[in-house]
Amino acid sequence: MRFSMPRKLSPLDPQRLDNQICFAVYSAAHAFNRVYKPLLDRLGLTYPQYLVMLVLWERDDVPVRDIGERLFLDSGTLTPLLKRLEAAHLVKRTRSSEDERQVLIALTPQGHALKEKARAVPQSILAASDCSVSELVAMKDEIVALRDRLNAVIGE
Amino acid sequence: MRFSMPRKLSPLDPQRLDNQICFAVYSAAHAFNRVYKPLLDRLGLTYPQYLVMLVLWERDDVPVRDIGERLFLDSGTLTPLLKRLEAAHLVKRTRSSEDERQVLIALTPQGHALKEKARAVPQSILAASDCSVSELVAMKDEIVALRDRLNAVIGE
DNA sequence: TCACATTTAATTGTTCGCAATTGAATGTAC
DNA sequence: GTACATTCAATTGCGAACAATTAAATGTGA
Repeated sequence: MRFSMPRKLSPLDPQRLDNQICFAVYSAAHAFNRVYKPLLDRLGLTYPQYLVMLVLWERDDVPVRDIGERLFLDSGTLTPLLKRLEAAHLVKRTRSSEDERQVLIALTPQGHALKEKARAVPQSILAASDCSVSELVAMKDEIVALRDRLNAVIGE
Repeated sequence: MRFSMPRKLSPLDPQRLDNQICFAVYSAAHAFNRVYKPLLDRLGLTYPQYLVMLVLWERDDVPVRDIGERLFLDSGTLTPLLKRLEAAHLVKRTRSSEDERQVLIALTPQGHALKEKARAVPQSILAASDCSVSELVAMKDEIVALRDRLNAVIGE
């Protein structure tokens, strides 16, 4: 009987941290968050709040549910976050008259105005990425495709 | 004087949510987390706890600081997490006798044993990714390179 | 109409993640 | 060898993230 190699030493060990794409994604997400932090501090936003604002700058007066579907977040996350945005006078929460179950989220004038102040953010991120736009777009598309395959599995 | 196109309609608008690689990474990280959840529930671990166990399965009896450097996490995150792993009898926390500032984290026999039970996890993730190993490795390397460039900017 | 299911947000409780601070141990300069 | 700075983990406080539950509004079927 032969001894097997200790798996720990194999560079291809699927249990090694550095071989896991999930950790690459996880740690990259945190790295992005740290780069965004000082930029968003000036706007008075956290990163998840910035994502909500991006959604609303495209179209506002939408129910909480629409924002959640766009960002893959549920009401347990969004309700308190939106209340903080309301406290910051960036959005207004109004219960829909047509369907009293829905709460519609609309931008305030300050909320709209913040879009202009936020325009410099994406280019700062691009600079920090130290990478061509075409490379970033290609990576983004690959990551989105992977995300969508993962989400498809969850729905089973 | 001409009117400019409303930026909102441009598919290349850098302020559009779907054009941002950071959101791709952010949402992919959450998708991974949701795929991992049922697998790790059986092991009694959360995803960040699983990452700590991966580090310790490679080498244990290491200070908290080493785990933090490996995972890009600080003591504010790790201290309570490690206390929960200790409460689950997976690790033991001991203050170093050579340097009383350090707390060394060692696996218990149950902590070591869990590695075998966790061996099926990476292949389940691979299956959910619905992607060839070589493609995943290529993506992982790109994402790690991006993460490291972002982290380099933070240190400035 | 009336029972029942579905939809929608809000709520509660647990766990991350990080900034900022604290306190103890260690290292360094003079 | 005594000030001073540095290192390390722990702590506090706040904002996500999500599971599970609740409550109200709406939809559906008999």
